[in-house]
Amino acid sequence: MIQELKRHIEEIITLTDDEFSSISSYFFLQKFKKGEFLIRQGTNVPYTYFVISGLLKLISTDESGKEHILSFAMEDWWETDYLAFYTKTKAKMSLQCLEDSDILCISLENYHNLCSAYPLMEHFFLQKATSGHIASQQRILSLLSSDAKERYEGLLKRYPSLIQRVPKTLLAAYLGVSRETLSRLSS
Amino acid sequence: MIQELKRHIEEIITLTDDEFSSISSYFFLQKFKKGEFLIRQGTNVPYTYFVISGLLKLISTDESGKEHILSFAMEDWWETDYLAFYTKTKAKMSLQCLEDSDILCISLENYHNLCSAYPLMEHFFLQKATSGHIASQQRILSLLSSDAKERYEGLLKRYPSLIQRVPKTLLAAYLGVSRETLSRLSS
DNA sequence: CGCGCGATTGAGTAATTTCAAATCTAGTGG
DNA sequence: CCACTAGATTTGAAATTACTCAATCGCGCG
Repeated sequence: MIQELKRHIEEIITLTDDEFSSISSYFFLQKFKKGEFLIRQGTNVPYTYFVISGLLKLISTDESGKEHILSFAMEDWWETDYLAFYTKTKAKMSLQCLEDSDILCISLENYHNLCSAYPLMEHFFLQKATSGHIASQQRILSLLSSDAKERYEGLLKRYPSLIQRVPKTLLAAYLGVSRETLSRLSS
Repeated sequence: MIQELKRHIEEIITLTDDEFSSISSYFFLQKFKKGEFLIRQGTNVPYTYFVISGLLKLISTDESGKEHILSFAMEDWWETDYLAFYTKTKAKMSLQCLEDSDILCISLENYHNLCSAYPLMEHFFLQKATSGHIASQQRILSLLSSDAKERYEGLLKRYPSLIQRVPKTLLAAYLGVSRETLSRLSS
């Protein structure tokens, strides 16, 4: 199980078995059932999560009760409400399981300690943060420049498995259109 | 001039004068006039830029010739087409001066060397990448959940100086609405 | 004064939303 | 095997919103 993390980290840096076994001790494993919340809007965010298996959605619910999806976190994704996590403030987002999921959790203290103890891990997280930033920028660009149909096609191209795994209502909430509009744009 | 960089870095980490003077040698200063391009869509992106003074826009021009603004880079901002920069591919965006600007430039090689030589700088860049990622996520959320008026008010609140410095046409291109719509929503 | 740029306004058109109803599908229990 | 139900998807129609295109306005500067 924890080997998923090793494989993931070693896509970027190389570690000895001893190093990895020490690194893995900064995390703990937790299993969540479909529908369970890892983070609830308005509460503290003690952990950053790494998805070993399963699927999560990071959402924000607005005043009118409408749910907006910031991201789908699939296998090998890191996710949390980063702002709340790093600043120890209350979550502005919720993180919820769309499938039964195996999740590794790391606290902010352990994250800092891990980075201090293993500069390579700091390097690893820098790469992750950078690629996350790039991905977000691409998403902003697609929201600014593409219509819903193009965004939908782009999403299916990037994550073809998603359409099997989540209802279209959620894809609509990710794309920023109503589910009715999404339904109509196949034509 | 270079002292702006020192002040900026020392908001996050502390450096001796010797360290900083060595670090600063990884950068070089360049002055750009209003209207000049630091990056042109379709070309290589040899540098990441740090804005000492002035104002830049990071834009993507679509097939129909419409310009979308990914960000305004003001004093103390790091900006480049990160994807093209890190992967040594051709820029999908342009970076252009909206005012005469003083800019520090660092190449990818120097960036890597700097991080290797000074782990503290890697830590610094991790913080920057993280906060950039958080900011992008906030922007995505506002595109998904707020209408143009709310986004406009939010932008003015976060960057009150912008309205003095750039024409509203550009604010519209940042918010993702036509300039006519932006003009009408004061009512 | 008149030019040029940016901002505003008007009118018609296109796209999206909302609300409601109908349809479809997978899973359950009889 | 079939009927039933809950959730998901689709469709319809009216209302809203934003867009485009064109014309006008306002202002600073030569």
